[in-house]
Amino acid sequence: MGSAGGQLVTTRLTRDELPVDTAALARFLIGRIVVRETPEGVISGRIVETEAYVPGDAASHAFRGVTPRTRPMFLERGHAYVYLNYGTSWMLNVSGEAAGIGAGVLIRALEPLEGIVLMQRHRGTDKPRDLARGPGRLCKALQIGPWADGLDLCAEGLLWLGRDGADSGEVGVSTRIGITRDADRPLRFYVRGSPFVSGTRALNV
DNA sequence: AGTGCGATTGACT
DNA sequence: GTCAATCGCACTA
Repeated sequence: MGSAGGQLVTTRLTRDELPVDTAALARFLIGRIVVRETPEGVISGRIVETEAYVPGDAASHAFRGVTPRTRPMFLERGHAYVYLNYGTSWMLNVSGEAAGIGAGVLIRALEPLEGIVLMQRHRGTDKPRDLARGPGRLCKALQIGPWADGLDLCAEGLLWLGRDGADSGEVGVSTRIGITRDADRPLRFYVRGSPFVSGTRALNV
């Protein structure tokens, strides 16, 4: 678990340790860390909620094949797919399969770790619980936008995935939020009991 | 070229 | 609890 002094060191995830399966990756990413390096300082948060959009999934943007928007979903696992939803909210996804297969993991919520003051500034709220609870909110808190689309999240840079030694806690599984097609599949993963998870009470049992 | 809609959010009753 | 905002994209023609 923690190193000497109780300070947990964050190390970057290598592509080799990412499961080559989008549902497994969504489960794997629970408890991992998103690190954002800004000119003003580092912002990071622990992933507490994900959703998998798997091959052959009618709810996935990649379902109808490669398009200009979904091209990053077809990159080798570990690349960012960032898109604008409802004209208002940016969404961060991690591609989940081998190159040429379209799939991704939506990062839905973070528990703030570092750079909380910066997150508060970006979000316009002080409430820790609301800083990164929701896929659009976490992108706003970390200033993730179209500049990050297609980025390799296993490489050194302004946005990457990491891990420390912390225990992720008990992981629950439910149906996905806000979709209409293939809505009954158990492809949402979350930390049970975490106040930083989005969704209704019933989904988070 | 035109149109309908969504992997959400924030404001409001 | 309800509901409108907002816009790039994918689909139809």
